[in-house]
Amino acid sequence: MRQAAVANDITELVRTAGLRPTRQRLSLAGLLFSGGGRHITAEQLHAESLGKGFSVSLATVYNTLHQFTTAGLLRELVVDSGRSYFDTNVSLHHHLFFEDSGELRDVSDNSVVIGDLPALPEGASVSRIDIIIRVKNGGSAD
Amino acid sequence: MRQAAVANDITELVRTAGLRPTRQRLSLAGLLFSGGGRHITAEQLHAESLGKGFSVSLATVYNTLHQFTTAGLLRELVVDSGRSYFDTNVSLHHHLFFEDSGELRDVSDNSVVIGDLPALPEGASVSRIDIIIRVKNGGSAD
DNA sequence: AATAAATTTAGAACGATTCTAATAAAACTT
DNA sequence: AAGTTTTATTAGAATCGTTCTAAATTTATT
Repeated sequence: MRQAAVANDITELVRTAGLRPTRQRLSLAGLLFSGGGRHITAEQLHAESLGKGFSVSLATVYNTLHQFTTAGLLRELVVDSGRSYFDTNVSLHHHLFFEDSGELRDVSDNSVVIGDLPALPEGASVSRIDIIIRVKNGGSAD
Repeated sequence: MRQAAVANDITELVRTAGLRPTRQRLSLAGLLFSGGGRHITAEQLHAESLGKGFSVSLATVYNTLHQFTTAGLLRELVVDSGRSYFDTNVSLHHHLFFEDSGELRDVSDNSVVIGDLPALPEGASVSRIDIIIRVKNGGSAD
């Protein structure tokens, strides 16, 4: 029973995040975490869910994305003002952003070296370093 | 005649950008470019302008910021989804973003080294690399 | 099963931004 | 400098992504 095993994994994932495994959260988690890495917006996920016959309200999609983010299952990306992307890859890495298509692609952390940081105010600490390489012309091509 | 000289510089700046030196554009450009580097939102600039007695509509502030950006006089920063900042420093550099206060501070480009980039699709080229160092706790302190 | 606690929902509300179409100002012509 | 054309400004409506609200539903606990 392959499917059941996957379903159980997803249920565990949601539970471990401290959230009740509701039908909505399970189907959203399934869409998010059953493939490879994904970069997706709330609207996109909502449309995808409805398209596959899992009815969910947009409000729940937003709630769920934020809960998963708080639980460390997702990372929120700011690449585009007025639109939030969520990344299913929460390990240390950066992004290539195709301005024409809006596509995002992961870039390994090894590709980048941060040298001396400016002195931070007392008590301040770096919470994250975001690097976005913006590319023009050419999108999904390879 | 110091003031007149500055006013002429601003007029020239606006003209060079290919824009008519209207009262609104001149006062906004004065606010933006007469001090040191600034990181400002449309709403902030609008409030500042009204506060100094230069009446402008919010629509014009948005139009002007975009025109200046297109002309290369400003650089748009995406640090916060749902809010655009504009940077009067268009030279190559990066940013420190204080999550608590929303303050932005410049970071010299020397502090950072980008190693090997992933291969880009044919015809694609890097238009910009944005690096944002997000800091928590501590803001305007020094 | 009954009760309590958490979740989902539709739709209203929101804040930032863009659009619209009407008015005003700037640049050109004469 | 008056008239004409082009460009800019404006108030307010419209739009977009997102959050809020309060009621209805589901899940967990007793």
